[in-house]
Amino acid sequence: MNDNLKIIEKLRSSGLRPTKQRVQIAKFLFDREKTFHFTVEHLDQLMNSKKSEPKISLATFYNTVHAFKKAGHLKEILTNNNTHYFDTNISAHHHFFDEKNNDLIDINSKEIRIKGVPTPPSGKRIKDIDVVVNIENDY
Amino acid sequence: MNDNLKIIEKLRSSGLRPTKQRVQIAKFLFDREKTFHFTVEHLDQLMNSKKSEPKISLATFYNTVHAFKKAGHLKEILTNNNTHYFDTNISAHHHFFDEKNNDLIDINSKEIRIKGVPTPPSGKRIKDIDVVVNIENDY
DNA sequence: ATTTAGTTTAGAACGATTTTAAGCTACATC
DNA sequence: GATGTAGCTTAAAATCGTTCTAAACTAAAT
Repeated sequence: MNDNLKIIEKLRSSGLRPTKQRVQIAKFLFDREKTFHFTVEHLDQLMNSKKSEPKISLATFYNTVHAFKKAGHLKEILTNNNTHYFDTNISAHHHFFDEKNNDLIDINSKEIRIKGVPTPPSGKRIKDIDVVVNIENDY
Repeated sequence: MNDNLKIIEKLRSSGLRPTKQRVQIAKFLFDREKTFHFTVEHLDQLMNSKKSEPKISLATFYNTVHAFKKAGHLKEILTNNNTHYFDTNISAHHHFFDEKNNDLIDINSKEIRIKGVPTPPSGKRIKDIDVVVNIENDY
């Protein structure tokens, strides 16, 4: 359970009490090779389908995902449908979005360069830049 | 009422019957100098506060805004909050978004250039690209 | 004038998210 | 270890924005 210790430390160092639910969710989200795109509902279904453990309530998934986002462990992704996606890849990067299939694909940060962003209004500074490349079927 | 004729023609040529409600909404949206950023709720409040005319129902605002978007007279803007914004500026352009004040500012299309967008997955092509420059207080 | 397909409407329904309030738990303090 | 407390989790209710429903209305074709 060395893994657990790492995760507990990760949570604690971002001011989050390492509760049973948070540790479970964090392990599920962050113990993987590839980045993971998900919605809260999706996460709930995936984690609650294994009937071994007692269920985590939907409200807790909402709370936890938002807490993780606030702590910088998750990124929220903009898309032009009603769905809120989250991304375990928190490095600056962008996405292809296929609206027809609700499919998100990472674009490596280094590949895209944005030039000519005007200076923001006075008193403001740029926090970050979201780029969504909408794709459609090439018929 | 020359204005009305223009608007009626605009509607008709995009396959939309020029009903009383649509003409009123189109005049409100498109008869202005500057581009206009709004949500459906916002539009409803603005237009229904003038008590002169009989009220247009909220469902009609939803129907009409979506019909206008489909016809290419409005653009939908992505932002990282829960709100769906529409924009009367349909030319390719991007936005500053100030999350704290829910404030959107147009960025001229010509200013921003995006380089290094990878080729989309096979069978897909790029439809358009959305760029949101999130800004925050510079303290 | 008649017909019909498209539109508007109020209200109901819906789905995603948040709130509520009660019970539980991590953990600091004795 | 026992106790207190602030923070967390929970199921259920509430809320919010949006869509659906089905009945009444209207633009426009015949």
